[in-house]
Amino acid sequence: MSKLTRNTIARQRILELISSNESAISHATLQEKLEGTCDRVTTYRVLERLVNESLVHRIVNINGVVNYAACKVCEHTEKHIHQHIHFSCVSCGTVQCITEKPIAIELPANYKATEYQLTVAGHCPECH
Amino acid sequence: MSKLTRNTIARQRILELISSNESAISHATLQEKLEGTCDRVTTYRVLERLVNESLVHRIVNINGVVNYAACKVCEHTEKHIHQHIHFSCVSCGTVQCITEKPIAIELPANYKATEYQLTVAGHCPECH
DNA sequence: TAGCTAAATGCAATTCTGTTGCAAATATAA
DNA sequence: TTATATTTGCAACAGAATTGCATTTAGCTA
Repeated sequence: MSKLTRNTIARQRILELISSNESAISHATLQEKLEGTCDRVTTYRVLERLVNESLVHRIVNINGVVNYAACKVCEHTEKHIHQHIHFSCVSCGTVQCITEKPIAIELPANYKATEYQLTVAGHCPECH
Repeated sequence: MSKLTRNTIARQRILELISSNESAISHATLQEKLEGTCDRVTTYRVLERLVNESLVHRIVNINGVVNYAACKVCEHTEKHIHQHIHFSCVSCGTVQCITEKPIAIELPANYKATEYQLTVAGHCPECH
């Protein structure tokens, strides 16, 4: 495991908020929930650290907005690749992991994958 | 087929540029190629129309940047769903369709898909 | 083909997302 | 407790995208 960065108050609160949230959360929403206890820029920087430490992963939403979710299913031992699908609800805006097991993707010769963003958009059960 | 919108000069040039481009193209690159013949805002609005008319599809790049590509393989009879994978090269920045045939994705009960963004990022053959 | 009108455009201003540089504050190891 | 490298806040900036409004124009109709 890469050395953990400092366990600051901002880091604690942000990780807490992401972990306790059902679905993935955007920087903007996070910032609201922090209620002024932390600067916008700090939030960005903490998120960057958490992603580097593999405690949180980035999900690029169907609109291009980045969302963050806690890594529940992953070992935090090293940089890992997320190869499961996220569902992005166009109605309520939530983003959720819908599969735990990776799906099979065959790339043509000489293509080398380092990151996956597999997002399905539509209506979630709440918004059917 | 939904009624086509007006065949303006801007629309012609933008569709022409997208169609003749090998890989998907961003608004910014498009704007450069238009060489001042068309306002930035107009380009956004034309792109929106072309997407609604199913002549062009939106691909959200791994960085959150939106790219546009012509729909070569699709029938333009109605709103359709793109379910193939795009490859986003982290080195040269190109975005390409890498599979024509849809991949199998099973959604849990009560999830209704309307759009897919299946992007794999990494290094393309040119940049291996 | 001329006139009409809804659609499309250009411009200015604004919003939103994300980044950078730098001085001040602070977590943590010694 | 002290030293110091890390983290934070602030201000400024950059880029993507949207909105409102006055002007222009595609293409239908007489």
